Amino acid sequence: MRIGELAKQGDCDVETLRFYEREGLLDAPAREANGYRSYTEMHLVQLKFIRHCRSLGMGLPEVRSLRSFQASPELACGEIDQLVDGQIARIHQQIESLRLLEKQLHFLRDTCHASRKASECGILRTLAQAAEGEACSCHALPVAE
Amino acid sequence: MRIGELAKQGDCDVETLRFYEREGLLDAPAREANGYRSYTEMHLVQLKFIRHCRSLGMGLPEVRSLRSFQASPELACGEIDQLVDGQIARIHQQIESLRLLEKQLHFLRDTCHASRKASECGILRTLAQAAEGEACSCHALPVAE
DNA sequence: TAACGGCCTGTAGTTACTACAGGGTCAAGC
DNA sequence: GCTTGACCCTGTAGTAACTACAGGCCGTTA
Repeated sequence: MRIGELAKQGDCDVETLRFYEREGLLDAPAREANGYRSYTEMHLVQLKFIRHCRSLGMGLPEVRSLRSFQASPELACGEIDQLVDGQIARIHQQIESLRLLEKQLHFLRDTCHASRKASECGILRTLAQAAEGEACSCHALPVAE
Repeated sequence: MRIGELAKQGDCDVETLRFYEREGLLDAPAREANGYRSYTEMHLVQLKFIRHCRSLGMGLPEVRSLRSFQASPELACGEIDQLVDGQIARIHQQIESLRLLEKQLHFLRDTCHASRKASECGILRTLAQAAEGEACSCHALPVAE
């Protein structure tokens, strides 16, 4: 099958496929006489594997690792475990800092309404005060739930 | 003060300051006779404002907006409100998808231990099965809490 | 005079793609 | 025979927000 067909079946962009090939994630396919790439079912399986890993938030280096582990699965189980654990830890960390961020923004947002009567936006004032060196109230929020 | 001093007081990198200047976030300072940048206290306040906004997860375009709103605060309150609301919505969305991701990865991780006796890593097998076209169990998780 | 730290400009690298520019290939329609 | 259109090719530049040089100037100290 040609690249357009693989892109359709793998639900991704043609340019992305060429990118994966350049990055060594997708095996380089045979070429037709005219130079067009000629893919097999194996490439579709590879592609789906890559896209599935990506949809789980793994980066390309992680996907590369997993693909190389596939060559010798019985050896790699510990490393695979570790890789997934690392992902989980990273994402958990991201969630925590985003939750804090959300709380800080809510606080900032509330300062607007709190000082509306002053006909001056409390958000800007809070941000500007922080810049002036005063302790900002949004970042002084307790981290714990 | 020179760029190194501003960087120290603003707790960021010298290169970042030059970058902010290029991007029009930080006003271009006067120059000494030898071409060195010469900053004032105003620049430090500007920089702290920028860094504070950045630490709240705002992008440079948002910071640019806020800085321009500072020129006419009484006019801009509604827009500032909207900007912060947009940030909150975006971050909330991010948190939700990361929480789902975390759950999927936990599930994947558990498949490893579930099939350890088979001396074949369940993670790899689950990922590979998904690539083969089988319904993957990790993505079939219920989205709701 | 040489070494050192700081400063300058300008460019390239990071992630995972995306979006062209400029050109070749092939089948269908006039 | 010619054109149109969809598809393919390579190679390069863009995205966000910096970071990291290369190559060179300025000013002080040993």
